[in-house]
Amino acid sequence: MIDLKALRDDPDRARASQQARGDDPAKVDALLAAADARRNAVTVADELRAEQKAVSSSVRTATPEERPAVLHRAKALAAKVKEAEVDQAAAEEALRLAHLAVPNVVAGAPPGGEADFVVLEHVGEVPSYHFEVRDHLDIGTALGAIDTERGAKVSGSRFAFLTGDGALLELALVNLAMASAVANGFTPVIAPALVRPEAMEGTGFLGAHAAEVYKLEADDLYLVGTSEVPLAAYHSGEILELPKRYAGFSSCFRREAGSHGKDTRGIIRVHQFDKVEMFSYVALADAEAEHQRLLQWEKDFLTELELPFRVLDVAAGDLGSSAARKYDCEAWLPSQQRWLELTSTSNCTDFQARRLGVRTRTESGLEPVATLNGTLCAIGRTIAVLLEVHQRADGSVHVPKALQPLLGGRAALTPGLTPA
RNA sequence: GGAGACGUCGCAUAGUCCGGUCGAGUGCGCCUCACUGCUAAUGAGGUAUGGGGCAACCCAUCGGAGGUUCAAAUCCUCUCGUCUCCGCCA
Repeated sequence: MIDLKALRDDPDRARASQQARGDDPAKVDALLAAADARRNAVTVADELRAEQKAVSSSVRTATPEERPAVLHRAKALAAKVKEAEVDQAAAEEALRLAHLAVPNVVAGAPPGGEADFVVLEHVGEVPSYHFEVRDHLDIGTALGAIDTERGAKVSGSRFAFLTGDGALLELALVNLAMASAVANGFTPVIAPALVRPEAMEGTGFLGAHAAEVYKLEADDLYLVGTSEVPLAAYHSGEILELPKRYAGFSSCFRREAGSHGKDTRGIIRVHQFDKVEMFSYVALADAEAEHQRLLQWEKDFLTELELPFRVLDVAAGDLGSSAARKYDCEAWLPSQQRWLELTSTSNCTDFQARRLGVRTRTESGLEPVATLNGTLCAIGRTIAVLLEVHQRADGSVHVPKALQPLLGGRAALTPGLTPA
């Protein structure tokens, strides 16, 4: 939810933001109108309530002769109050809907859509191979690390088993990610993957992306697509000391509803994967600096994995509704000769915090905090990229130095070492 | 899954049986002032959140949603959560 006070002061900024996102600027004016309507409805109801209170309390002090007349007046007023409260509730609901329809105000993101990102930098050399490169599924199958056929047999398309070194690689990556998060001051968290509707709604995932989300109808619970959801809801309704940083590990579930035919091979786009996610609660004034820190920690991690990548400043039209700005890190995927998103960090400013009621004490009272999230390691994709980038002509895969201690000191993964 | 207890202003609690004087007492914590050469101790005052108003002040909120009533923290219904006991289980 955007700040209504700020909106009233400078509606043009919000209109321009809508323009940049390719969204309708008229929503901003609808929101302003709804806010005014609500204010009027509340004023009317407040005045009636005050009058009713006065009359009501005079009932008990009235003499027996006055009593019937006073009661009659009180009853009439009670009916009017009820009417006014119905109007107020309607105005509040209308405001809520108008409010939900307006995404966060973008801050510095390039205008335009998905293709209009700006490349901020390249890190590492795009590798070249003197042999025919294989994709991660071929490599993983040969290593006995990835089994998508049985994944499909057991669970359907876009599911996979990680087996042998694949499973060990996942655990190694989780451990490395958690260790580096702890070293950077994060509190490690194992988060629930099932959440109530409020948590889902509060983080903005039931808006445009509702079709992406798995829902358990029988229990009115949702499967999270990222631990951003439980980590953001973790402190909902609370007053916090800042900053707070959490590194959450959880499974992530995505329906991939609109992605038929896209990335169908291997484990680049699956319905279930595990992820270590960073989540920060900081003062609003510190949000941009924190965003840079999150990006830096992501870059450090990819560098530790010896992966070449580029950093994107994502365009306004490609931001989530909660985000004011977003940076993606894309690693090089040799088999497809293209860049693949491995991490993404968003500055949600106070947008999520307003919805979730997360505040902090300042000299001028309680104020919403800023929330930011960033991928530290999306395990499945990272495994896919690692296998491809570090493949060798003999079918073995180089293990980055940072991971070696976590894989029994091995410098390479070799076919045949683990049972198929 | 069965039985019971509970959910009140940062924390702990009173108030709920018998509706109005309860937006709400007390203790702790915190803030201000006084006093003591520092600290501690003591005394006085202040200290929930949101909305509206220049202000005095007004309105809403006692887990949530409904209902009864002129009037609800208080009565009724549903719901969510927590705890205890029993059963079951990784």
